[in-house]
Amino acid sequence: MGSMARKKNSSAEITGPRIREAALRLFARHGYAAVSMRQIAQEVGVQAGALYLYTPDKQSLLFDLMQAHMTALLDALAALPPCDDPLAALEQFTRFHIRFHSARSDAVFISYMELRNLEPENFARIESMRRQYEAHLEGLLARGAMTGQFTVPDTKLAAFAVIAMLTGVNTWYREGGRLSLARVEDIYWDMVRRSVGARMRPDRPDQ
Amino acid sequence: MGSMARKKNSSAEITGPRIREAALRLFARHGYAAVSMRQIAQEVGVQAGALYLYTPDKQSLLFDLMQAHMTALLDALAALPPCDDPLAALEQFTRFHIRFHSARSDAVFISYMELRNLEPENFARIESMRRQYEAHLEGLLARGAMTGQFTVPDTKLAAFAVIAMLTGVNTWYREGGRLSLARVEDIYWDMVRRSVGARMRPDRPDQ
DNA sequence: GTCTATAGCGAGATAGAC
DNA sequence: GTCTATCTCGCTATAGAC
Repeated sequence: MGSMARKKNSSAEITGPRIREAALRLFARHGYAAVSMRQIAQEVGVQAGALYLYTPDKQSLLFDLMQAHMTALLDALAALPPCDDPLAALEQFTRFHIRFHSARSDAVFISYMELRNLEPENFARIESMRRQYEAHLEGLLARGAMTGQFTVPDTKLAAFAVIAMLTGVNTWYREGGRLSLARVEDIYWDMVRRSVGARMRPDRPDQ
Repeated sequence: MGSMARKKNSSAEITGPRIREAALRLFARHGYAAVSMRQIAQEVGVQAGALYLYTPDKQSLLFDLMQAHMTALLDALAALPPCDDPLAALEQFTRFHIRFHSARSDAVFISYMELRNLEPENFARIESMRRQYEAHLEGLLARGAMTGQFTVPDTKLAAFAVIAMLTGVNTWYREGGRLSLARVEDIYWDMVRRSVGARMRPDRPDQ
Protein backbone atom coordinates (compact mmCIF):
# COMPACT_ATOMS: atom_id res chain seq x y z
CA MET A 1 0.00 0.00 0.00
CA GLY A 2 2.76 2.44 0.91
CA SER A 3 4.62 4.03 -1.96
CA MET A 4 7.43 1.86 -3.18
CA ALA A 5 6.08 -0.97 -0.99
CA ARG A 6 6.46 -3.31 -3.94
CA LYS A 7 8.00 -2.90 -7.29
CA LYS A 8 5.66 -4.08 -10.02
CA ASN A 9 6.93 -5.46 -13.28
CA SER A 10 6.92 -2.21 -15.15
CA SER A 11 6.40 -3.71 -18.59
CA ALA A 12 3.55 -5.95 -17.49
CA GLU A 13 1.49 -3.00 -16.29
CA ILE A 14 1.48 -1.36 -19.66
CA THR A 15 1.36 -4.31 -22.04
CA GLY A 16 -2.41 -4.07 -22.44
CA PRO A 17 -2.39 -0.45 -23.66
CA ARG A 18 0.62 -1.10 -25.83
CA ILE A 19 -1.21 -3.97 -27.54
CA ARG A 20 -4.14 -1.69 -28.28
CA GLU A 21 -1.85 1.03 -29.61
CA ALA A 22 -0.03 -1.41 -31.87
CA ALA A 23 -3.27 -2.93 -33.11
CA LEU A 24 -4.69 0.53 -33.80
CA ARG A 25 -1.69 1.53 -35.86
CA LEU A 26 -1.44 -1.75 -37.76
CA PHE A 27 -5.19 -2.08 -38.44
CA ALA A 28 -5.25 1.48 -39.77
CA ARG A 29 -2.22 0.94 -41.96
CA HIS A 30 -2.94 -2.50 -43.42
CA GLY A 31 -6.52 -3.32 -42.52
CA TYR A 32 -7.93 -5.64 -39.87
CA ALA A 33 -8.05 -8.75 -42.02
CA ALA A 34 -4.54 -8.23 -43.33
CA VAL A 35 -2.92 -7.91 -39.90
CA SER A 36 -1.98 -11.03 -37.98
CA MET A 37 -1.83 -11.47 -34.24
CA ARG A 38 1.84 -12.33 -34.75
CA GLN A 39 2.48 -8.90 -36.27
CA ILE A 40 0.80 -7.17 -33.35
CA ALA A 41 2.80 -9.24 -30.88
CA GLN A 42 6.04 -8.46 -32.68
CA GLU A 43 5.28 -4.74 -32.62
CA VAL A 44 4.74 -4.92 -28.86
CA GLY A 45 7.71 -7.18 -28.32
CA VAL A 46 5.92 -10.21 -26.92
CA GLN A 47 5.00 -13.60 -28.33
CA ALA A 48 1.68 -14.13 -30.07
CA GLY A 49 0.30 -16.30 -27.30
CA ALA A 50 0.76 -13.52 -24.74
CA LEU A 51 -1.83 -11.35 -26.51
CA TYR A 52 -4.58 -13.67 -25.33
CA LEU A 53 -3.94 -12.62 -21.75
CA TYR A 54 -5.32 -9.20 -22.68
CA THR A 55 -8.01 -9.94 -25.26
CA PRO A 56 -10.23 -12.96 -25.75
CA ASP A 57 -9.73 -12.84 -29.52
CA LYS A 58 -8.91 -10.65 -32.49
CA GLN A 59 -12.49 -9.54 -33.05
CA SER A 60 -12.78 -8.17 -29.49
CA LEU A 61 -9.58 -6.24 -30.03
CA LEU A 62 -11.10 -4.51 -33.05
CA PHE A 63 -14.41 -3.87 -31.36
CA ASP A 64 -12.75 -2.44 -28.23
CA LEU A 65 -10.74 0.00 -30.34
CA MET A 66 -13.83 1.20 -32.17
CA GLN A 67 -15.95 1.41 -29.06
CA ALA A 68 -13.29 3.36 -27.18
CA HIS A 69 -13.06 5.79 -30.08
CA MET A 70 -16.78 6.34 -30.40
CA THR A 71 -17.22 6.66 -26.63
CA ALA A 72 -14.46 9.25 -26.46
CA LEU A 73 -16.09 11.11 -29.34
CA LEU A 74 -19.52 11.22 -27.74
CA ASP A 75 -18.08 12.12 -24.34
CA ALA A 76 -16.06 14.97 -25.81
CA LEU A 77 -19.09 16.21 -27.72
CA ALA A 78 -21.19 16.16 -24.55
CA ALA A 79 -18.45 18.05 -22.71
CA LEU A 80 -18.58 21.02 -25.08
CA PRO A 81 -19.94 24.22 -23.51
CA PRO A 82 -23.64 24.55 -24.30
CA CYS A 83 -24.52 26.78 -27.23
CA ASP A 84 -28.00 28.21 -27.68
CA ASP A 85 -27.35 30.02 -30.93
CA PRO A 86 -27.45 27.53 -33.84
CA LEU A 87 -24.80 29.41 -35.80
CA ALA A 88 -22.41 29.41 -32.84
CA ALA A 89 -23.21 25.75 -32.24
CA LEU A 90 -22.45 24.87 -35.85
CA GLU A 91 -19.10 26.64 -35.69
CA GLN A 92 -18.34 24.87 -32.44
CA PHE A 93 -19.25 21.53 -33.98
CA THR A 94 -17.19 22.18 -37.11
CA ARG A 95 -14.04 23.10 -35.20
CA PHE A 96 -14.56 20.32 -32.69
CA HIS A 97 -14.98 17.69 -35.41
CA ILE A 98 -11.85 18.73 -37.27
CA ARG A 99 -9.73 18.98 -34.14
CA PHE A 100 -10.93 15.76 -32.55
CA HIS A 101 -10.67 13.69 -35.72
CA SER A 102 -7.35 15.05 -36.94
CA ALA A 103 -5.78 14.07 -33.62
CA ARG A 104 -6.96 10.48 -33.98
CA SER A 105 -6.56 9.63 -37.62
CA ASP A 106 -5.89 5.92 -37.05
CA ALA A 107 -8.96 5.41 -34.88
CA VAL A 108 -11.11 7.40 -37.32
CA PHE A 109 -9.88 5.38 -40.24
CA ILE A 110 -10.59 2.09 -38.50
CA SER A 111 -13.99 3.20 -37.27
CA TYR A 112 -15.11 4.01 -40.79
CA MET A 113 -13.33 1.28 -42.75
CA GLU A 114 -13.55 -1.81 -40.61
CA LEU A 115 -17.26 -1.77 -39.87
CA ARG A 116 -17.55 -4.63 -42.35
CA ASN A 117 -15.37 -6.80 -40.18
CA LEU A 118 -17.49 -6.44 -37.06
CA GLU A 119 -19.80 -9.24 -36.06
CA PRO A 120 -23.46 -8.17 -36.34
CA GLU A 121 -24.09 -7.29 -32.70
CA ASN A 122 -20.84 -5.35 -32.46
CA PHE A 123 -21.68 -3.55 -35.68
CA ALA A 124 -25.06 -2.52 -34.32
CA ARG A 125 -23.52 -0.99 -31.21
CA ILE A 126 -21.00 1.09 -33.13
CA GLU A 127 -23.59 2.21 -35.67
CA SER A 128 -25.90 3.35 -32.92
CA MET A 129 -23.16 5.56 -31.49
CA ARG A 130 -22.45 7.04 -34.89
CA ARG A 131 -26.14 7.83 -35.32
CA GLN A 132 -26.11 9.66 -31.99
CA TYR A 133 -23.30 11.84 -33.26
CA GLU A 134 -25.08 12.58 -36.53
CA ALA A 135 -28.28 13.32 -34.61
CA HIS A 136 -26.51 16.04 -32.64
CA LEU A 137 -25.55 17.83 -35.84
CA GLU A 138 -28.92 17.28 -37.46
CA GLY A 139 -30.62 18.70 -34.38
CA LEU A 140 -28.68 21.91 -34.43
CA LEU A 141 -29.21 22.28 -38.17
CA ALA A 142 -32.93 21.85 -37.63
CA ARG A 143 -32.92 24.53 -34.93
CA GLY A 144 -31.09 26.90 -37.25
CA ALA A 145 -33.54 26.15 -40.04
CA MET A 146 -36.46 26.96 -37.72
CA THR A 147 -35.00 30.30 -36.69
CA GLY A 148 -34.33 31.10 -40.33
CA GLN A 149 -30.59 31.41 -39.76
CA PHE A 150 -29.91 28.40 -42.00
CA THR A 151 -31.27 27.52 -45.41
CA VAL A 152 -31.16 23.75 -45.69
CA PRO A 153 -33.45 21.85 -48.05
CA ASP A 154 -33.09 18.67 -45.95
CA THR A 155 -31.54 18.55 -42.49
CA LYS A 156 -30.60 14.88 -42.69
CA LEU A 157 -28.76 15.26 -45.98
CA ALA A 158 -27.14 18.45 -44.77
CA ALA A 159 -25.84 16.61 -41.70
CA PHE A 160 -24.44 13.83 -43.87
CA ALA A 161 -22.86 16.35 -46.22
CA VAL A 162 -21.22 18.38 -43.46
CA ILE A 163 -19.83 15.32 -41.68
CA ALA A 164 -18.50 13.83 -44.92
CA MET A 165 -16.88 17.13 -45.85
CA LEU A 166 -15.25 17.54 -42.44
CA THR A 167 -14.12 13.94 -42.09
CA GLY A 168 -12.51 14.25 -45.51
CA VAL A 169 -9.88 16.49 -43.90
CA ASN A 170 -8.29 13.37 -42.51
CA THR A 171 -7.54 12.01 -45.98
CA TRP A 172 -5.12 14.80 -46.83
CA TYR A 173 -4.20 16.82 -43.71
CA ARG A 174 -0.74 16.17 -42.31
CA GLU A 175 0.87 18.10 -39.48
CA GLY A 176 3.58 20.42 -40.74
CA GLY A 177 1.96 20.75 -44.16
CA ARG A 178 1.10 23.87 -46.13
CA LEU A 179 -1.65 24.95 -43.73
CA SER A 180 -1.93 24.99 -39.95
CA LEU A 181 -4.85 23.15 -38.42
CA ALA A 182 -6.27 26.46 -37.20
CA ARG A 183 -6.24 27.76 -40.77
CA VAL A 184 -7.88 24.56 -42.02
CA GLU A 185 -10.58 24.99 -39.39
CA ASP A 186 -11.20 28.55 -40.58
CA ILE A 187 -11.44 27.54 -44.22
CA TYR A 188 -13.76 24.62 -43.56
CA TRP A 189 -15.91 26.67 -41.22
CA ASP A 190 -16.31 29.18 -44.01
CA MET A 191 -17.42 26.45 -46.42
CA VAL A 192 -19.72 24.79 -43.89
CA ARG A 193 -21.31 28.11 -42.99
CA ARG A 194 -21.93 28.95 -46.62
CA SER A 195 -23.20 25.46 -47.45
CA VAL A 196 -26.10 25.83 -45.02
CA GLY A 197 -26.82 29.34 -46.24
CA ALA A 198 -25.80 31.09 -43.01
CA ARG A 199 -24.40 34.57 -42.68
CA MET A 200 -21.54 35.58 -40.42
CA ARG A 201 -22.31 36.14 -36.77
CA PRO A 202 -22.78 39.81 -35.80
CA ASP A 203 -19.79 39.76 -33.43
CA ARG A 204 -17.44 38.73 -36.22
CA PRO A 205 -18.51 40.80 -39.21
CA ASP A 206 -16.70 40.23 -42.46
CA GLN A 207 -19.13 39.00 -45.07
CA MET B 1 -16.68 -17.75 -89.54
CA GLY B 2 -20.32 -18.10 -90.61
CA SER B 3 -22.90 -17.64 -87.94
CA MET B 4 -23.48 -20.81 -86.03
CA ALA B 5 -20.41 -22.28 -87.71
CA ARG B 6 -19.26 -23.45 -84.34
CA LYS B 7 -20.89 -23.40 -81.01
CA LYS B 8 -18.54 -21.95 -78.43
CA ASN B 9 -18.71 -23.06 -74.85
CA SER B 10 -21.10 -20.38 -73.74
CA SER B 11 -19.94 -20.26 -70.14
CA ALA B 12 -16.26 -20.10 -71.03
CA GLU B 13 -16.72 -16.91 -72.98
CA ILE B 14 -18.10 -15.04 -70.02
CA THR B 15 -16.17 -16.57 -67.15
CA GLY B 16 -13.60 -13.75 -67.10
CA PRO B 17 -16.18 -10.98 -66.63
CA ARG B 18 -18.10 -13.07 -64.13
CA ILE B 19 -14.95 -13.50 -62.06
CA ARG B 20 -14.42 -9.75 -62.00
CA GLU B 21 -18.04 -9.14 -61.05
CA ALA B 22 -17.89 -11.64 -58.22
CA ALA B 23 -14.58 -10.26 -56.97
CA LEU B 24 -15.95 -6.71 -57.09
CA ARG B 25 -18.98 -7.63 -55.03
CA LEU B 26 -17.08 -9.74 -52.52
CA PHE B 27 -14.18 -7.30 -52.09
CA ALA B 28 -16.66 -4.48 -51.51
CA ARG B 29 -18.68 -6.47 -49.02
CA HIS B 30 -15.94 -8.12 -46.97
CA GLY B 31 -12.67 -6.46 -47.98
CA TYR B 32 -9.88 -7.66 -50.21
CA ALA B 33 -7.83 -9.34 -47.49
CA ALA B 34 -10.85 -11.12 -46.04
CA VAL B 35 -11.97 -12.67 -49.32
CA SER B 36 -10.37 -15.91 -50.51
CA MET B 37 -9.88 -17.06 -54.07
CA ARG B 38 -11.99 -20.07 -53.15
CA GLN B 39 -14.92 -17.78 -52.24
CA ILE B 40 -14.66 -16.00 -55.57
CA ALA B 41 -14.52 -19.31 -57.42
CA GLN B 42 -17.54 -20.61 -55.55
CA GLU B 43 -19.53 -17.47 -56.39
CA VAL B 44 -18.72 -17.99 -60.08
CA GLY B 45 -19.29 -21.73 -59.94
CA VAL B 46 -15.80 -22.90 -60.84
CA GLN B 47 -12.92 -24.39 -58.88
CA ALA B 48 -10.27 -22.14 -57.37
CA GLY B 49 -7.58 -23.26 -59.78
CA ALA B 50 -9.64 -22.13 -62.76
CA LEU B 51 -9.38 -18.49 -61.66
CA TYR B 52 -5.71 -18.48 -62.59
CA LEU B 53 -6.63 -18.88 -66.25
CA TYR B 54 -8.01 -15.33 -66.07
CA THR B 55 -5.76 -13.53 -63.63
CA PRO B 56 -2.11 -14.08 -62.74
CA ASP B 57 -2.85 -13.58 -59.05
CA LYS B 58 -5.18 -12.00 -56.50
CA GLN B 59 -3.36 -8.66 -56.48
CA SER B 60 -3.80 -8.22 -60.24
CA LEU B 61 -7.50 -8.93 -59.84
CA LEU B 62 -7.79 -6.07 -57.34
CA PHE B 63 -5.68 -3.70 -59.40
CA ASP B 64 -7.61 -4.45 -62.59
CA LEU B 65 -10.89 -3.66 -60.86
CA MET B 66 -9.59 -0.34 -59.57
CA GLN B 67 -7.93 0.62 -62.82
CA ALA B 68 -11.05 -0.18 -64.82
CA HIS B 69 -13.10 1.97 -62.45
CA MET B 70 -10.75 4.95 -62.56
CA THR B 71 -10.35 4.73 -66.31
CA ALA B 72 -14.12 4.66 -66.79
CA LEU B 73 -14.42 7.66 -64.47
CA LEU B 74 -11.84 9.75 -66.32
CA ASP B 75 -13.24 8.74 -69.72
CA ALA B 76 -16.76 9.69 -68.68
CA LEU B 77 -15.52 12.99 -67.30
CA ALA B 78 -13.71 13.75 -70.56
CA ALA B 79 -16.85 12.88 -72.51
CA LEU B 80 -18.95 15.56 -70.80
CA PRO B 81 -19.97 18.42 -73.06
CA PRO B 82 -17.55 21.32 -72.65
CA CYS B 83 -18.63 24.11 -70.30
CA ASP B 84 -17.09 27.55 -70.41
CA ASP B 85 -19.04 29.05 -67.55
CA PRO B 86 -17.53 27.91 -64.21
CA LEU B 87 -20.88 27.84 -62.47
CA ALA B 88 -22.40 25.63 -65.16
CA ALA B 89 -19.30 23.47 -65.10
CA LEU B 90 -19.55 23.04 -61.34
CA GLU B 91 -23.18 22.01 -61.58
CA GLN B 92 -22.29 19.59 -64.35
CA PHE B 93 -19.50 18.12 -62.24
CA THR B 94 -21.69 17.83 -59.16
CA ARG B 95 -24.46 15.98 -60.96
CA PHE B 96 -22.01 13.84 -62.90
CA HIS B 97 -20.15 12.80 -59.76
CA ILE B 98 -23.28 11.80 -57.90
CA ARG B 99 -24.76 9.92 -60.83
CA PHE B 100 -21.58 8.12 -61.85
CA HIS B 101 -20.63 7.10 -58.32
CA SER B 102 -24.07 6.07 -57.13
CA ALA B 103 -24.30 3.65 -60.06
CA ARG B 104 -21.02 1.95 -59.10
CA SER B 105 -21.03 1.80 -55.32
CA ASP B 106 -18.98 -1.40 -55.11
CA ALA B 107 -16.22 -0.10 -57.36
CA VAL B 108 -16.17 3.26 -55.55
CA PHE B 109 -15.94 1.56 -52.18
CA ILE B 110 -13.07 -0.63 -53.30
CA SER B 111 -11.21 2.20 -54.99
CA TYR B 112 -11.21 4.25 -51.78
CA MET B 113 -10.83 1.49 -49.20
CA GLU B 114 -8.43 -0.98 -50.71
CA LEU B 115 -5.67 1.41 -51.72
CA ARG B 116 -3.72 0.07 -48.75
CA ASN B 117 -3.67 -3.37 -50.27
CA LEU B 118 -2.11 -2.29 -53.55
CA GLU B 119 1.55 -2.91 -54.16
CA PRO B 120 3.47 0.39 -54.39
CA GLU B 121 3.63 0.70 -58.17
CA ASN B 122 -0.04 -0.18 -58.54
CA PHE B 123 -0.91 2.32 -55.82
CA ALA B 124 0.98 5.07 -57.62
CA ARG B 125 -0.93 4.49 -60.84
CA ILE B 126 -4.34 4.63 -59.17
CA GLU B 127 -3.40 7.67 -57.11
CA SER B 128 -2.27 9.51 -60.20
CA MET B 129 -5.65 8.94 -61.82
CA ARG B 130 -7.44 10.19 -58.74
CA ARG B 131 -5.31 13.33 -58.76
CA GLN B 132 -6.32 13.94 -62.38
CA TYR B 133 -9.94 13.84 -61.35
CA GLU B 134 -9.38 16.22 -58.46
CA ALA B 135 -7.39 18.53 -60.73
CA HIS B 136 -10.36 18.87 -63.06
CA LEU B 137 -12.52 20.12 -60.20
CA GLU B 138 -9.82 22.34 -58.77
CA GLY B 139 -9.27 23.89 -62.20
CA LEU B 140 -12.88 24.87 -62.64
CA LEU B 141 -13.03 26.22 -59.09
CA ALA B 142 -9.95 28.34 -59.83
CA ARG B 143 -11.57 29.71 -63.00
CA GLY B 144 -14.71 30.60 -61.07
CA ALA B 145 -12.62 32.29 -58.37
CA MET B 146 -10.84 34.37 -61.03
CA THR B 147 -14.10 35.55 -62.58
CA GLY B 148 -15.42 36.39 -59.13
CA GLN B 149 -18.31 33.96 -59.45
CA PHE B 150 -16.95 31.82 -56.61
CA THR B 151 -15.63 32.80 -53.22
CA VAL B 152 -13.18 30.08 -52.20
CA PRO B 153 -10.41 30.75 -49.70
CA ASP B 154 -8.36 27.83 -51.08
CA THR B 155 -9.15 26.02 -54.32
CA LYS B 156 -7.36 22.82 -53.32
CA LEU B 157 -9.24 22.50 -50.04
CA ALA B 158 -12.49 23.43 -51.73
CA ALA B 159 -11.95 20.64 -54.25
CA PHE B 160 -11.27 18.14 -51.47
CA ALA B 161 -14.31 19.34 -49.56
CA VAL B 162 -16.67 19.12 -52.53
CA ILE B 163 -15.49 15.66 -53.54
CA ALA B 164 -15.71 14.35 -49.97
CA MET B 165 -19.18 15.77 -49.60
CA LEU B 166 -20.40 14.27 -52.89
CA THR B 167 -18.77 10.89 -52.44
CA GLY B 168 -20.42 10.70 -49.04
CA VAL B 169 -23.73 10.21 -50.83
CA ASN B 170 -22.68 6.61 -51.44
CA THR B 171 -22.59 5.86 -47.72
CA TRP B 172 -26.31 6.34 -47.26
CA TYR B 173 -28.12 6.55 -50.63
CA ARG B 174 -30.10 3.47 -51.61
CA GLU B 175 -32.37 3.19 -54.62
CA GLY B 176 -36.02 3.26 -53.65
CA GLY B 177 -35.33 5.26 -50.49
CA ARG B 178 -36.93 8.46 -49.24
CA LEU B 179 -35.47 10.61 -52.03
CA SER B 180 -35.00 10.08 -55.74
CA LEU B 181 -31.50 10.44 -57.10
CA ALA B 182 -32.60 13.50 -59.07
CA ARG B 183 -33.79 15.12 -55.84
CA VAL B 184 -30.52 14.19 -54.11
CA GLU B 185 -28.63 15.82 -56.98
CA ASP B 186 -30.67 18.99 -56.57
CA ILE B 187 -30.09 19.16 -52.84
CA TYR B 188 -26.37 18.54 -53.08
CA TRP B 189 -26.00 20.97 -55.94
CA ASP B 190 -27.62 23.57 -53.75
CA MET B 191 -25.14 22.87 -50.94
CA VAL B 192 -22.13 22.74 -53.26
CA ARG B 193 -23.13 26.00 -54.92
CA ARG B 194 -23.54 27.75 -51.60
CA SER B 195 -20.33 26.28 -50.18
CA VAL B 196 -18.26 28.03 -52.87
CA GLY B 197 -20.19 31.25 -52.43
CA ALA B 198 -21.86 31.17 -55.85
CA ARG B 199 -25.22 32.62 -56.73
CA MET B 200 -27.83 30.98 -58.92
CA ARG B 201 -27.32 31.15 -62.65
CA PRO B 202 -29.36 33.88 -64.37
CA ASP B 203 -31.33 31.35 -66.43
CA ARG B 204 -32.57 29.63 -63.28
CA PRO B 205 -33.39 32.43 -60.88
CA ASP B 206 -34.57 31.51 -57.41
CA GLN B 207 -32.11 32.76 -54.83
C1' DG C 1 3.07 -12.94 -17.24
C1' DT C 2 5.58 -14.65 -20.82
C1' DC C 3 7.61 -18.27 -23.18
C1' DT C 4 7.90 -22.48 -26.64
C1' DA C 5 5.48 -25.69 -29.17
C1' DT C 6 1.80 -27.16 -31.67
C1' DA C 7 -2.97 -28.28 -32.95
C1' DG C 8 -6.12 -27.43 -36.58
C1' DC C 9 -7.29 -25.02 -40.26
C1' DG C 10 -7.50 -22.40 -44.55
C1' DA C 11 -4.96 -19.56 -47.53
C1' DG C 12 -2.59 -18.68 -52.54
C1' DA C 13 -0.86 -20.92 -56.10
C1' DT C 14 0.58 -24.95 -59.21
C1' DA C 15 0.64 -29.69 -61.62
C1' DG C 16 -1.30 -32.70 -64.42
C1' DA C 17 -5.51 -35.62 -65.67
C1' DC C 18 -9.41 -35.20 -68.71
C1' DG D 1 -11.18 -24.74 -69.94
C1' DT D 2 -12.06 -26.97 -65.86
C1' DC D 3 -11.20 -30.41 -62.69
C1' DT D 4 -8.85 -32.89 -58.56
C1' DA D 5 -5.04 -33.15 -55.77
C1' DT D 6 -1.45 -31.16 -53.50
C1' DC D 7 2.52 -28.12 -52.09
C1' DT D 8 3.82 -24.73 -48.95
C1' DC D 9 2.89 -21.38 -46.06
C1' DG D 10 0.81 -18.56 -42.40
C1' DC D 11 -3.04 -17.98 -39.64
C1' DT D 12 -5.85 -18.05 -34.81
C1' DA D 13 -5.89 -19.97 -30.69
C1' DT D 14 -4.47 -23.15 -26.97
C1' DA D 15 -1.49 -26.12 -23.81
C1' DG D 16 1.82 -26.41 -20.65
C1' DA D 17 6.73 -25.34 -19.07
C1' DC D 18 8.98 -21.82 -16.36
